[in-house]
Amino acid sequence: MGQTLPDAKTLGTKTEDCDLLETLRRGRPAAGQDPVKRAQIIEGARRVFIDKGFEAASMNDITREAGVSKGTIYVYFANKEELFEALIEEERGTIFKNMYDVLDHADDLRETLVKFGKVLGMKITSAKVIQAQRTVIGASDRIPELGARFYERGPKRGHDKFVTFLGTAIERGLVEIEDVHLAAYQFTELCLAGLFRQCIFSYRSKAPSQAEIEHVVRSGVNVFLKAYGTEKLAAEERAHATSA
Amino acid sequence: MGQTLPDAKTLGTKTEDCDLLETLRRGRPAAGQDPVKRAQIIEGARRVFIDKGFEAASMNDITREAGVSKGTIYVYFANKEELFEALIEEERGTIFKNMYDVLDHADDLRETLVKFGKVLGMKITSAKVIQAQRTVIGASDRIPELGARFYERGPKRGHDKFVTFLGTAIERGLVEIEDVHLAAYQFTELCLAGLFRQCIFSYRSKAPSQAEIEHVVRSGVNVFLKAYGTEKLAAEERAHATSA
Amino acid sequence: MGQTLPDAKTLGTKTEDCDLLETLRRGRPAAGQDPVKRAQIIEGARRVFIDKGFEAASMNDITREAGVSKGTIYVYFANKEELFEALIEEERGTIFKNMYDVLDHADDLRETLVKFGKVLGMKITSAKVIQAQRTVIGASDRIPELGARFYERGPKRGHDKFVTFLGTAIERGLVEIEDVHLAAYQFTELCLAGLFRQCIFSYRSKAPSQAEIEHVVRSGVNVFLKAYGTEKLAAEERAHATSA
Amino acid sequence: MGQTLPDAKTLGTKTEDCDLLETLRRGRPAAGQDPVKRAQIIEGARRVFIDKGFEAASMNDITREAGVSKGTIYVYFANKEELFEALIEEERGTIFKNMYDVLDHADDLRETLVKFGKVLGMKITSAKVIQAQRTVIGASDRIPELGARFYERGPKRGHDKFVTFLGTAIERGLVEIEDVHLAAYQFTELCLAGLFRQCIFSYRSKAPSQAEIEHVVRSGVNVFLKAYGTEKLAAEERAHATSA
DNA sequence: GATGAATGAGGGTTCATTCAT
DNA sequence: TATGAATGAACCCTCATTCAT
Repeated sequence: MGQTLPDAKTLGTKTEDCDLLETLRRGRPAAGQDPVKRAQIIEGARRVFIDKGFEAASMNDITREAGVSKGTIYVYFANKEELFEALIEEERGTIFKNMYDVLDHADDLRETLVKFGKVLGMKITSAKVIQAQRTVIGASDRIPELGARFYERGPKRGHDKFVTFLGTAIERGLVEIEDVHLAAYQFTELCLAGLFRQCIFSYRSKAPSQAEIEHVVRSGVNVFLKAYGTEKLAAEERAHATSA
Repeated sequence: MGQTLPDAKTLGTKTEDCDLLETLRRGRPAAGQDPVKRAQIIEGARRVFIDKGFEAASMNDITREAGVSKGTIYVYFANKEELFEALIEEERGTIFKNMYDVLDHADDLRETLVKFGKVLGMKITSAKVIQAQRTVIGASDRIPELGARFYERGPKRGHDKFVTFLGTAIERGLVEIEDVHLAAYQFTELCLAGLFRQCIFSYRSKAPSQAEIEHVVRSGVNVFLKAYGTEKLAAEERAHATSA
Repeated sequence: MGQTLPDAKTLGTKTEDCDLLETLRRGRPAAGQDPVKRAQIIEGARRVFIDKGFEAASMNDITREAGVSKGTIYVYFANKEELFEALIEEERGTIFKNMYDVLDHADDLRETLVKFGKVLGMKITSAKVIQAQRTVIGASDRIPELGARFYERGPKRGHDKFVTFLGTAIERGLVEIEDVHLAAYQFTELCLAGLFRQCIFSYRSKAPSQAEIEHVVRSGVNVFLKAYGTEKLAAEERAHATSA
Repeated sequence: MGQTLPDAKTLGTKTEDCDLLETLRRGRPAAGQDPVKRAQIIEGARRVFIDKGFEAASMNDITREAGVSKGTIYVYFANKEELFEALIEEERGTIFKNMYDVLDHADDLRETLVKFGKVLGMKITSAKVIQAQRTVIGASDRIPELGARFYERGPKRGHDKFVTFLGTAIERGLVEIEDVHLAAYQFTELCLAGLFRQCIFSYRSKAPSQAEIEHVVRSGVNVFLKAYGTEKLAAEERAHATSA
């Protein structure tokens, strides 16, 4: 693309001025290489893209929001689309960060599932995340890899972690599952039952309340464990209930 | 121009159908009243909007695709948004038409659920419908009522029909459900477990196979009935299995 | 121009229907020849053009206002511009009609001048007429003949009549004028002093009141007669004042 | 493109003028701040607007005539209307600049009035100014404030100056006037008697000759002074005539 | 002869991208 | 390197004019 690479000649002639800047910035990064500036741009892009969607967002808005010049953006990102993709990549990281921590400290299965389901439900249906997903989905027709990559590195990874978690539960004899992947999907869907679709289609204009999510999740965990829980799990739960 | 006008010769050979068409097109239709032209425009709009999304679609594209002039479109639809909404309304009608018929002829509960789940799964994950949903979702940021209306008149109505169906199953003593609405959502999600999200994010580039859907649906029905099925249902199924 | 001439063949085949129409309209006028329809179109055009100006007026508006079809208008007038010109021609006739009658029944010179000045002032500064003049002036750059013809057949003719009137006053020895044409112009301007310009530039948003016009006219007549009135006139006026 | 940028070579040879230009263009001007470019746009707009009127002028025409891109115009002016208003403001300034200077160096009343009348007549009936006035008048239907502002800051200010001038003449006992404002209007009209209307309606295709204007003005001054001049003025003029 | 649905060039305006400074 | 003024293609929409009915 039309990126302007560092002009060697120009740099060469300004050695005396360069030193000062070099000193200040401990080595000036090559064009499009400064991670601080990059982050700054992405941050501006986030505010604008998430707020307005891909098409309605203007590069001028992003310029203003990011506090950098138009030209600079085009040094770091070849065009609007690439900037958007970079943002989505970042966004994905933020959304799914720490989402699965609760699975690491598992003891009581039912309560772990509930905790996990609640985190999942809160995250996925939060206004911010719904909007991001809408933006990605809306762009997925024109840039299918974008949605694919988002899914793969986001929901897919979480899914895999949850599959692993279910594996240990199976090993512990608490659940009996033939198709673990399918069961993992089923659990996820049960935790979002009715909510995700309503949010994404903006049938709901606000995110569901914590109470509502808890209600859905508890019911979902019930269904899941009635379907997949073993007698051993039931026994343990009876024991636990008695001792309490 | 590329207009597809009723072929006079063909019409002449089908005298029995002619009456209907004559009624529709008796003389020249009033401005914005010709259903043939309207359909033609909607069809062009479908191709462009579904392919590119609301914002990226241009009225010029639609003009070209529909084979009518710009001005004509604006006689039939006040502006781009109204054309889009009309299209979405049509799409919704097409998508959800007949989708719930299987619930009317219910006898064996499990098989009815499987049949329904399969229809649901096939429809919702079909390439065409996924694309339409993406378009609606993508536009939902700028036109929230659009997504809301789509959901309300589409998935919502289906959901209500299914709730009614579950009601009769409860009356027949085959299932025992506290929160019928939630259970209905759960069933729907179970039938699409893993599939819908993968399709909508274009992680899958093609619709799932019939076999895959059947697998998911059968498992979903199992989970659902293990959670909500009564002893009476189990007895009936045992009896049925023996007699077979 | 694309005018559709009467189609002989078609007419020939409908002789039986034609008779009825023929009877009703006592001979159907040739295309573009029916003066009633022409007047109807002009009337519609007047309402729209005067209200919105040339450019902002749409042929659809005129169609609606006139109660005739688009095609018909184009049979009577080759295009928007010609229709506009025809309208202006008509308008001119209406505006200046009867404006000079007061000059025919002259006895007392001063009072005749006042009467005439008042009629002139009222007409020329009336909202309707100001708007018409604005429209003509605005179009005069693009269609200079339009303004020229308007002036020639309107103000110019009035001017000539007034020149004749002044001629008789001269003959009667009441005024003494070297350049009668110039004096006529001067009188006209005096009667509109300050008013016309303010109206035409919409510095005044409403037409001046009758009182204001009378004030201006009386002062104007004073100036005019001080400049051009003879001793004889003064004597007559003194006599008249005494007898009253 | 056809942009007329300051010619670097030429600038280099004129070191004494350079300072001014440097001040104007020191470094690259901010968006919409370059007075050279602004002037360039206004100049293009002048040609197109004055030639075609507000409505008929297209931004494309102006773009072409000004030699700048469409986008640039919209950096300097928010929309067509603002550009037009800016142009009219400029025109007004140019037209009325220095028009009333002659009133400041008044000695002989009659000759001052004649001089002033001539300047007035020449200006107001010049082809350029007539066209500008036509443009303003034509637009006054749709943008009444435009015409109002033009009148207020142009003719109105001149009128006020002339009223002041008449005031001193009254103080000097040379004229006796009841309604000074009205008298001022009368004088202006007398100086343009017959000319303004004929020009503005393009009944005259060319501006009146200097001789014609002088004739009209001298007659107008005569009428004015016969109506308002005092015995003192007459005496002074007799004295002056004798001494000459 | 009359109709008005259809046409499509052209309207004003926006904005992703470039490139001189 | 960074800047942001300038570009011009493309946007949605209007409307004078045509021509099949």
